[in-house]
Amino acid sequence: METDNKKGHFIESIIIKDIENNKNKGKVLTRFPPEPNGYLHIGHAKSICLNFNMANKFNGKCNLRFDDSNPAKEKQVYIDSIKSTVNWLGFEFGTPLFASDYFEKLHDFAVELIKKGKAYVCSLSADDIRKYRGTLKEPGKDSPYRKRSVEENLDLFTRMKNGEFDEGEHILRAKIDMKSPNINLRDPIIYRVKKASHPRTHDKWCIYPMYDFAHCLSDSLEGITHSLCSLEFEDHRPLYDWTLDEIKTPCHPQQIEFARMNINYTVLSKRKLQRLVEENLVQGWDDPRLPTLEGMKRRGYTPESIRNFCNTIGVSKKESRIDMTLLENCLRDDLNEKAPRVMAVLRPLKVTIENYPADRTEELTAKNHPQKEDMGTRNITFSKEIYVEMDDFMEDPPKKFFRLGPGREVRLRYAYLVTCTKVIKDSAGIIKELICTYDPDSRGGNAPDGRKVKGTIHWVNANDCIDAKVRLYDRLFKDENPEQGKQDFIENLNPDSLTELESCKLEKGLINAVPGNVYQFERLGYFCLDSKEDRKNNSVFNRAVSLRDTWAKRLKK
RNA sequence: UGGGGCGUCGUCAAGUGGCAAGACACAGGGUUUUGAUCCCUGCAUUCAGAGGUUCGAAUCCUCUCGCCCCAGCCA
Repeated sequence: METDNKKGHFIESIIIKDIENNKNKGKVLTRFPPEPNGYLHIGHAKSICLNFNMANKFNGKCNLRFDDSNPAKEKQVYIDSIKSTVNWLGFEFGTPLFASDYFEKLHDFAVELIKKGKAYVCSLSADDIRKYRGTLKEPGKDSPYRKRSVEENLDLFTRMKNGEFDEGEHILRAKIDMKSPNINLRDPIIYRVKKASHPRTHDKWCIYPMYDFAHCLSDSLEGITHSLCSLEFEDHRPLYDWTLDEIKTPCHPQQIEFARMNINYTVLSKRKLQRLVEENLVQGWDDPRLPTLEGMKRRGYTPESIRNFCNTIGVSKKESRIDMTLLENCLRDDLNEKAPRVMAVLRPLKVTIENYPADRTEELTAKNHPQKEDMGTRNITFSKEIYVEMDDFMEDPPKKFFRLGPGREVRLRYAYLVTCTKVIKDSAGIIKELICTYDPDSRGGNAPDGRKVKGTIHWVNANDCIDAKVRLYDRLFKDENPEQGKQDFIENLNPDSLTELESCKLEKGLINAVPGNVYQFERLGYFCLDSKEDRKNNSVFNRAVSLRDTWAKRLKK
């Protein structure tokens, strides 16, 4: 079940108070404002859930607004991907909105500011602008162009718009305070010339607004009540407020900042994810090892599990590093409820049942879920030759090993009790096959004499199982915090993050698997058919997450 | 003595002057034809530290310490 953070977090408290005070006439309108310059990752999911949840909880709405004010970096493919990912996560946003839809209005607002004497065209070079800005500890100096007349500014800005100048020749700046201790207030640039084609407005414009100018005004134009963003924009809030105070706007949304999340053993910055992709350290943006939402989807993560994760971690202003295990656990919780159980052998070891008739194949009934009757049953076949998991046999097992060993008896799930009588090895001493006997009276898994058999192992019928490739994923980085220290985070990559197994044996019903369906391979974990691989030759299954394994944990100690 | 933030269990996180929720992790135990699931039980005399106010402080005040962000014509 989806947990609802009952207690509420500080943003929710603010919203509740605002509603009580009838601020914004008690309305709530939020927005998720991605820049279409990359793919969404789990960090974005936190923001998406926050914004949509707040809107939904208080009968409001959440807009999906693309913050597309920098044509140099933005692409239509990202717009498409982001839209479908937000939908996949389970949120309705109606018609997507774009900051670029407001370019005309934004331009007019800039003119308004110029006329008011609160913005000017500056013709300093990029280099000089940096020099005049001062440093963190020293105040900046006024630009020599700061005192240009309104008329001259208007003329220059128009000519910037008309394409008369090259990039960098002139820019439009807000006239605030070059001596402000807050660098964002030292006459921030609000418009620049950029002769790039925009994915949506194409070549209509050659000047584009900067984030600080476009964002607050877009919020206001949409009637946003609560503008939620991450902590690094805290310093920008005075500028957000200044702009909305100086310009005649429909409303003045409240910017509230919250902390981004970090997850251990992975990275969550667009730049770093991009490097992994570009340097071919992973296989694309939807590599199942990546924390991108497309990667997670391909791996087998469900939208519910991700939403649940976001609701579980909470919202605060403290920087956090969340355990990967929490994410995995949210997935297990969800999949445990809905994944049908099935049997598959990843590292096959052939077993011949010596006292079972060679010409016989029988059908047995298996439950699709041990606790949920309504998920039904299925028939599985059993015959003289089967495969079991290599890991489920030990030649010299310790006492507590409840699996196969010479002379030991185990239960084949839903089938029979079998006892290992012989181990066949090749000349190199590698175990090739097991010979077992079965108890014909134990059909279904229990002996009439009531003897207790502790171990139950999974198996697959050799003569009708299907072959498949299975990919096991482990954490992408060796270190809990890959970005820590001086060394490049790439050095921290886990060389064993991907294990590919060939010739795995699956029960034959899996031939009907559809990409996106997640199954529990009993005793192993949750797996889904890969959505990208060609099914013709060989199926490829991805392991979304393993089952909790207290036995493996015990072995480590 | 540039500015802005943040410090509550291993990890998240409630708590807003009345005697430290919850989740994950961890440790025990029970059920179990998945060493899964499920179910019990335990797990911060203490809230970065030190002073102070108060009958009473994680919550208020003072100082100290630690961590994060800001000098893109990126968002």
